[in-house]
Amino acid sequence: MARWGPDADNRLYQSAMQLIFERGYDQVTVAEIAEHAGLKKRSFFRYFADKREVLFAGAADFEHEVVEALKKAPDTAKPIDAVMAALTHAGTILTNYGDAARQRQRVVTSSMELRERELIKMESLTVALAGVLRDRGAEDLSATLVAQVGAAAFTTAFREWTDAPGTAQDFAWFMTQTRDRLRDELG
Amino acid sequence: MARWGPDADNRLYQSAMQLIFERGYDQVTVAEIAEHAGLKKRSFFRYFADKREVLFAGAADFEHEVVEALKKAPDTAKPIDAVMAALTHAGTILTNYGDAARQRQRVVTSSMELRERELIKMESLTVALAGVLRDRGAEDLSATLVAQVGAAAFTTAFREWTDAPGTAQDFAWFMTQTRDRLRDELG
DNA sequence: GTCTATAGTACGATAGAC
DNA sequence: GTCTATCGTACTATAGAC
Repeated sequence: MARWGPDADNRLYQSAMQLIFERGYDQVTVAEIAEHAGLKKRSFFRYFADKREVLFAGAADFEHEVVEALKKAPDTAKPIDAVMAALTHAGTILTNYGDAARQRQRVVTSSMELRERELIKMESLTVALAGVLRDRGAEDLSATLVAQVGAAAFTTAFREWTDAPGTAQDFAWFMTQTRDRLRDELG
Repeated sequence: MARWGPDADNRLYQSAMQLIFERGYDQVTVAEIAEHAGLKKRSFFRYFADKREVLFAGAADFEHEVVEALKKAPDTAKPIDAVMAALTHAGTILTNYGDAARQRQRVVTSSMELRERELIKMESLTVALAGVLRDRGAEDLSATLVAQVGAAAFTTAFREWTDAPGTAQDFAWFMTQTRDRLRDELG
């Protein structure tokens, strides 16, 4: 409809994914990503605060999904179980993208800079989860710890899922495995 | 005496600390840090791979300390206890710097870029710890999880310590508190 | 020690959609 | 006309190359 192609941000994401997958993150310039998407460098920065952010367009949605799921958890649930359930819910949505999610993860893992950004996104999520736990009455130290352990479990389960392409198991199964292992090691 | 002042790397660290504390990380240029330390910009990059690294000069030593401590842990110790003990050991050395350590942490926390770097240093440590645990016979999933939970506990305990200046408690006490809380929440 | 490429910013200009 | 997406240019700083 518009004279300018729609979904400029999505085009930038697709272009970045393709070029970085082919050449590597630091062998691709912002100008190239923009041109590939039919835009100029200047416009790239209208959509993303910096070069890395284009790979984390969905991070805010993911965090929102987890936080809302946690808010809806029954008051009777133990904090760690509520957090694990919320992460399982959002992780299931994420992993339903299948190979697209795995490919993106491979791109992120391939670059130091992108892994740094991923880690701070997870920290942001952790802070948000701890906040919800405090609202539910948890003490500050407990809330922080449970949120961090949950995040660690998610990260580990997600890596297991990523490394098992074509598996018959869904993401929830990986989370359950991880939860059981946590109990073994920390009980 | 050397022709050039000794401890160039330490002078750069001190200069960076002071200038960033006064003005903020992104209001200080590498050239300014170098000049303040009596060097040129070019020399800064001889000592540090990038601008952020100057604040993480001790990270490799810290990781080494933790890893060696874990290697010396008795075979009978549970993985999580061995990891917590190793982190308590190295954390005690770190926190013995007192306010200098707190000040550095305040500087790191003040900048997004520096926090990103800190997170990936912790991840590096986590990977190293998981490796030692595997050498001790732990399964891959367990090793990764225990290392990550240990790192989360350390991070939390260290923040508690940082936020309690002038406390009578040493770092080991904060780690014990954290370990107990972990047991409560995950048992 | 000098030179260059790229990231990212500042401010502005243009032009299509309505 | 207004609104908003796009682009132009010049600039600083990081970082790597030569």
